[in-house]
Amino acid sequence: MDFNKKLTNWYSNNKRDLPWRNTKNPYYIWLSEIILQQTQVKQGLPYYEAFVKTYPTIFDLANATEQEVLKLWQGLGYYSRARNLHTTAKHIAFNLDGEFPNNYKDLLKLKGVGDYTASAIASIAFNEVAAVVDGNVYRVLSRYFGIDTPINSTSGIKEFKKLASSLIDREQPATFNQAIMEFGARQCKPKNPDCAICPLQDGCVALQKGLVETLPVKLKKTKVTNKYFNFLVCVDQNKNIVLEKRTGKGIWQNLYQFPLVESKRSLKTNEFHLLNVEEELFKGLKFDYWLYNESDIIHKLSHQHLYTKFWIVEINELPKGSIPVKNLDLYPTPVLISDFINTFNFNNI
DNA sequence: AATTCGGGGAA
DNA sequence: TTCCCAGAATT
Repeated sequence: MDFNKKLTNWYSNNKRDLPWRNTKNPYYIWLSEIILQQTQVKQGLPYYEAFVKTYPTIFDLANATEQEVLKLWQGLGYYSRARNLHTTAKHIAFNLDGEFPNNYKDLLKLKGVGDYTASAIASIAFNEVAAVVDGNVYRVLSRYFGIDTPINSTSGIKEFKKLASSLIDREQPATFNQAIMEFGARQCKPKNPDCAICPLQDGCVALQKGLVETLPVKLKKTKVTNKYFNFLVCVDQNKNIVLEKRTGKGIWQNLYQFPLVESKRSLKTNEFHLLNVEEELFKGLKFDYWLYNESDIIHKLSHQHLYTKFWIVEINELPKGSIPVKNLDLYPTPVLISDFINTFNFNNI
């Protein structure tokens, strides 16, 4: 039995029953693929269910506001995916008359859709022979064929795409693509794969040469920078609170947070004045403040470690941009902020 | 070609 | 801890 036959046979016996596998609707396929970018099935599944329920058609998604879409996306991370999702939904609904692009070339033009996602939608929804190369495919192919070209190098990306394209079953591209990804996720796992029960052990170069643990090869890791965040939780006696929208570049674009002042180091309880907010933000208004957490709350992102303090500022007259505390749940916020909101007892104010 | 986008799962 | 996840866009 050859590679394809063993792979698809394994798939038919081991595939998970996932909701996006029970449809050919390109809208649902697209939605699932965007959600699953750099995201494990277990984490993305509840979000997929919520989006399908809230936005049954692409027109429902197109007619939503970005704030609503981001709110439903809250907690999933990589928020440009949600912004691009909404942009593309509007484009398809209003410019393309709701007609979903039905081939790799046109799918690739959509915002938020790159080589992997265009291939996935084209093959799964439209049966086009387009090979997917995701993290799972890199791992399976690098091990089985014993390829040590770094998977995140330009040459590696081309080499694996070419290899996958030469292997894909031209009769069943949808099944082959999903099979090799599922195989990588469940059998040919990153750590401690059970090669003893692997149906592909016969031809696996990495297994013969003892390279299973060293493949695939990936170029270096990114450096992490530390940042020191001071959030100003400004509330008045009527339970109104100041919320601001993050604009510009960087993390959490278009999400909401409490007014933020960065410092060059972690501040102590008696160093509030170093934030220089008396004159700028509060313009001489009278206020009291206290520190919610003496030890930093450390929020870890891929490239940043955020050492965070929440300063509770009780003030009579709020600066611009205040909302009732009870309306906080209407606004999309980073996990760092939503965790605070869910923990802090505003009744103490 | 390298960096920048989150957050959580799994060992 | 560390690595990884059904990657894409930007620099």
